[in-house]
Amino acid sequence: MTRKTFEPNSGRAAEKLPRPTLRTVAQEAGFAVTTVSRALAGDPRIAETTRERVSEVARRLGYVPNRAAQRLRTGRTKVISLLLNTRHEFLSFTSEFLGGMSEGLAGTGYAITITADGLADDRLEAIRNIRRHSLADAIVFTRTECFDERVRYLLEHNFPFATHGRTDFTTPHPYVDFDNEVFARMAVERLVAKGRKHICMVMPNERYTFGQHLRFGARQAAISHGVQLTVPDRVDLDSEPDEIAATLRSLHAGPNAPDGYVCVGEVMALVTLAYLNDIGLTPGMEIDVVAKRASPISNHFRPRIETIDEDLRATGRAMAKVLLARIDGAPMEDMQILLKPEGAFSISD
Amino acid sequence: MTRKTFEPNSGRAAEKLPRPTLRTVAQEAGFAVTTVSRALAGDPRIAETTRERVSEVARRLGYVPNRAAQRLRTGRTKVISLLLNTRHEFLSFTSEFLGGMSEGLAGTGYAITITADGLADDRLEAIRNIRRHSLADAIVFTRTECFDERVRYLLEHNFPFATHGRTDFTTPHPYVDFDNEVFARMAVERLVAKGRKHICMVMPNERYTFGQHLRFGARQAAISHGVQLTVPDRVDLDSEPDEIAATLRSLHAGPNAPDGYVCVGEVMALVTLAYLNDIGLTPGMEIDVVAKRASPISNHFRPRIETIDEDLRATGRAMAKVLLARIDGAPMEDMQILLKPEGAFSISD
DNA sequence: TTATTGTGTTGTAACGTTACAAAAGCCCTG
DNA sequence: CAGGGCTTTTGTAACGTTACAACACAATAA
Repeated sequence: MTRKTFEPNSGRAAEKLPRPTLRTVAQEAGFAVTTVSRALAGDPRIAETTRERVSEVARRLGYVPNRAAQRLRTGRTKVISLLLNTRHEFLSFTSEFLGGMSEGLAGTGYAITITADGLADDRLEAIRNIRRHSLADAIVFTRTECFDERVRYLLEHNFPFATHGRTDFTTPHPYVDFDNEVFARMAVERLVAKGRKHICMVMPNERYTFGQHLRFGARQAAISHGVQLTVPDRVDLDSEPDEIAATLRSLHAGPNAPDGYVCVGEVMALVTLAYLNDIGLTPGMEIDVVAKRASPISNHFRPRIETIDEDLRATGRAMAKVLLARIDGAPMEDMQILLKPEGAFSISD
Repeated sequence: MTRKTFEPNSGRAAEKLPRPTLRTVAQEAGFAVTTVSRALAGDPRIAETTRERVSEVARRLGYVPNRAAQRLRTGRTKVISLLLNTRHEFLSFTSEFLGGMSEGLAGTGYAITITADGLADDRLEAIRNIRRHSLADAIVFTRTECFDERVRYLLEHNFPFATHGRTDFTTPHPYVDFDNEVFARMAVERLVAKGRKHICMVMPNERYTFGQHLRFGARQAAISHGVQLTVPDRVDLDSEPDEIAATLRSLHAGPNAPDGYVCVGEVMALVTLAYLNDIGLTPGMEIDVVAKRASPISNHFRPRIETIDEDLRATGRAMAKVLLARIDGAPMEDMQILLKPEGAFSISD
């Protein structure tokens, strides 16, 4: 490899090669612009021979449709907007979920744009902006609440969307969710199987629907197995790790300390492990920990803990599917996906 | 809170309220369309009184410019495309970097689209596609290599871009980078200060420019302090955690084992800690570990380790600045930013 | 033969914006 | 008061696509 110097073209803008348009192709192929447009769009009114001829010419000239023109004419953006809270997110969440959505949208011509929320006070602001400026054909967001105002707004305005997580609205809407109720039940049962009597579930407060599901599942399992369940309610999705640690500390100060912990995310698992380490308790010894695993990194938490998988990449793929279905006007049952935890995962190593 | 049912509008597409256009505003304000366009764009040729009048009417009617039309007419997309490797990325990288870029682009009207690469064999494929379809005004990517083919391609085609990390090309180009050479030097010196004699730096192989910088800085510090330095060369950015662990294991099998570890990322820190735990070594006792910290979660790694900060959010903000400068045709010195590690961070708790 | 249907294809008119050349005023100077 | 220079405004023509109505032309039916 040798060093090499480039001569950037004069002018600062991107090089504008005069790209072929529909007109160019039409002239070259000897058809009208409309015909070419239809031929390339697969319109059934166009004769097969014509379509072949047109496609051949288009390919030869390197024709690429102009997205801006299509967008102006049709009103469709071919963009899906993902509202992301980049400030407090599960460790691998953004990366995995985004990767899954990309996979799911590959080949459809849809692009994903990121809209960082969580900064503005008004949670609807970002969504209103997208609608006002027609920035996307559909919206996705996470951290769904039971009576989420964003869902309300989007339903009212009939704007396509899908949520990560369910709501309690009676009007159905597209979503992809993980069955956190089952997860919580499984997690508690694992701890019970290890003989634990007092289980603490470290999880976000019940504002979020999935928080409700977690509580319900855990409570159910705790009751049916006759064990105690403690759920600190001061922990939130936006809690800094230090706050979570502080909550755990205050909890443990009481007379009967928990001997089993369920962690519903990687951050919470790490924080819990750090806390337990700090007070001299070791998972597998005096206590046990079961955590949700969302990426391979959980395998390297020490001391080792048991995990139950949530496949965020699959969630992203499902989300893409749901969104495309919504845009195409598919029936509701194709747009509501509930992913189940696949089962236990003991550490391989 | 009570349950509520919504009546979605008939039809499945988003509600299309007939939005005011420039013509509407022009008629209402009593000016020509061109005048209105210029007034709203802040063109100096328009009289101040006219501008006020037009703005008032536009606001009253709720005028919003049509992005697709602007894009078609001007050729500018108002989109910046971020190439992301979603499969193997540092723990907090995606989230933090993306958040920073969002902050930096807030209010500029620019949107960020995500293009997941790392799946295709052809690393240029994604970039070519963006150029071909005019999907963005500028491109950003990470994992920059010394003679990165993407940089070569974009320079040759004079397409605006900025890299996370530098290259060795003699032709200058916009970038934002962290001074990994200084980081490595600092990290080694911290270990030396603790009396460590044989330092192992767990880092990606030297294909990446920042890998070179890390090696250089570490080697420099090791030589000047007369300590041994080992850098496993089988570890890559794409290595699964298990592979990294395997490399560490093979390294330690030799006669003189390292007594100090430098970890250049959160994943590597976690894996290293897990490995050390598994072989019964404790940081702070027989050995020491210094790691790069990219998010608050590093505070909760146990055993506690020393960290040196890389502010990925600031990196994202700087990236936004650089890209906007590039699009505006600013001079090169405004488009090359090297962020320095701020100094040591001892664990607060 | 003439009307009827159907199959392909065509021309024109938008979509909403900005670039460009031209013009309308206005003020000043000679 | 004609002419030149300035400021401000205007009309027209794109940008590249798709929707729509219309049109050929053949095949079929009356």
